[in-house]
Amino acid sequence: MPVSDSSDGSVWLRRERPPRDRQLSRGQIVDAAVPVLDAEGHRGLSMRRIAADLGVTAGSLYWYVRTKDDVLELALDRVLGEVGADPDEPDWRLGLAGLARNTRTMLLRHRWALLELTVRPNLGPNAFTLAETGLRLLSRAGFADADLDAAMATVNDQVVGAVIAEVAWRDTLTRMRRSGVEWSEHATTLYLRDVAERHPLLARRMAAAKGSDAERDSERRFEFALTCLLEGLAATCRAGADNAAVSP
Amino acid sequence: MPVSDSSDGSVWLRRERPPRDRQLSRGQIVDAAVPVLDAEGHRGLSMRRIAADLGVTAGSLYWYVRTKDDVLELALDRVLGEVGADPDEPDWRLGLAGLARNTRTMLLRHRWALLELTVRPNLGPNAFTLAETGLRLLSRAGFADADLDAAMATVNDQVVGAVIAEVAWRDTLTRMRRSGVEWSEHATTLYLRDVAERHPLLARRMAAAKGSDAERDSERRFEFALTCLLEGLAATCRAGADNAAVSP
DNA sequence: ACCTGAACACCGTTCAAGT
DNA sequence: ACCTGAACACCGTTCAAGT
Repeated sequence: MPVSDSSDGSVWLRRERPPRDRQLSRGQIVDAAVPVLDAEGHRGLSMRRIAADLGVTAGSLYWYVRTKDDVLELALDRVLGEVGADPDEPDWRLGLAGLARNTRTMLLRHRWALLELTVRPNLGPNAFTLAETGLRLLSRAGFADADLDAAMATVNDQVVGAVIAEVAWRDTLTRMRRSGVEWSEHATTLYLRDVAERHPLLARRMAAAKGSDAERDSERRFEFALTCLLEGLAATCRAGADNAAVSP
Repeated sequence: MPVSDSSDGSVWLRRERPPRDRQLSRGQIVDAAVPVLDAEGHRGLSMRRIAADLGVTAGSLYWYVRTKDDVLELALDRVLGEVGADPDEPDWRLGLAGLARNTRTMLLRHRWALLELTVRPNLGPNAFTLAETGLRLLSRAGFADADLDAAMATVNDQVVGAVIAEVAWRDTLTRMRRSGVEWSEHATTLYLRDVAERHPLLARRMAAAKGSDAERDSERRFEFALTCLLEGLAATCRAGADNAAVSP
């Protein structure tokens, strides 16, 4: 997972050329890339494909962008713009929960964005706006300085981690359905029976998962994690406030 | 990120061939793959490279494995075996914290494993053992049924999310150092000044991050998240117990 | 049964040459 | 200044042919 490597740094630090005889723009490149990513994932996106959709040759894209990675970085910020959040929500827990839920639904719409989100720090304008919103809500909760950072990171990491797991699981299910795999096949049954003997708790949970609706389960889990985390954050910042009040 | 697609399912369900004139084994293939992944990441690993290191041709690997993805799946379970954890630790919070910390250090040793971990559900033997350990600790905490699943997922997702962010950040820093980028360059300064104006909280946090040790910060954040989460879990399962005691 | 060697159908990126 | 067209140096995977 390489990222731009030269000394002029991230895409965001290199202004787009002033238009002259241009037929293209970074915006148009992203316009072409996002639908392909949504429909076919990273696998479906090639520089040749983008170029073809725009009616040019692959080489010409490199006039606007230095690597394919730049395209993905731009595409990520584009979809981050779809996440709505209210920085002025008076109840910080409601505000953060909303931010988390909106992020989740955006990521389910643009699954490819998960990888981009996790591969490099995010320096696009929409990423910054979202970060500021989160920080605002958490600072209203009472966090400051290093704890403010840590709290923000904790929420982000939980959302990203949860959606990654959810998407991986959903993809596997659809792949299995498409290729007609059955859990009841011989080798599978033997393997799982073996597993069950050594891992009783796991076996019970797998059995329970079989009958239930995967989509509903993921959503329940996401909400469980969210309330759990907000509860923990509230407790932590109460403790911090108490300590501050007690110590000089 | 495609995974095995045919109807015989995951690698784990296909037994290795009985030896006859074999020069290779899945084990040897993994032996060759892991060091390459550790040293050069996904980018450095090709079927041709593995084959060369084993003194055979690329094509022959396909006798043991159906896709490159199979190799990665096997490699992941190999390194999951390095994570130690005590399922019988009497204090469940200590036990889970230990599991989380050990997972983190393993993932920092084998950064490529993060992507594998997140791309598909994990069906290898070592993955199962770790899952059982986590479930055991959490069931001792008082979780059961769907909440047991949810609690386990929450912890896992937090660890994975946190380490992903940590690795992304570290990689960016080393990349910047290697290519000699300076935050003080002209374009960067302008861009960041612009950001600071619109995002005061973010600007303050970025300024604070500049002077501090990234490695120490990540560890602090990881611990913050961990205590936060365990606190939240404890509260949630107390609440669950209370409800159960009150309602019929 | 296992491995080779060559081929197929792709990649991202570069760069002379055109306009 | 911008774009083309061809090339370079790779990929994963397949498969006849060998042993």
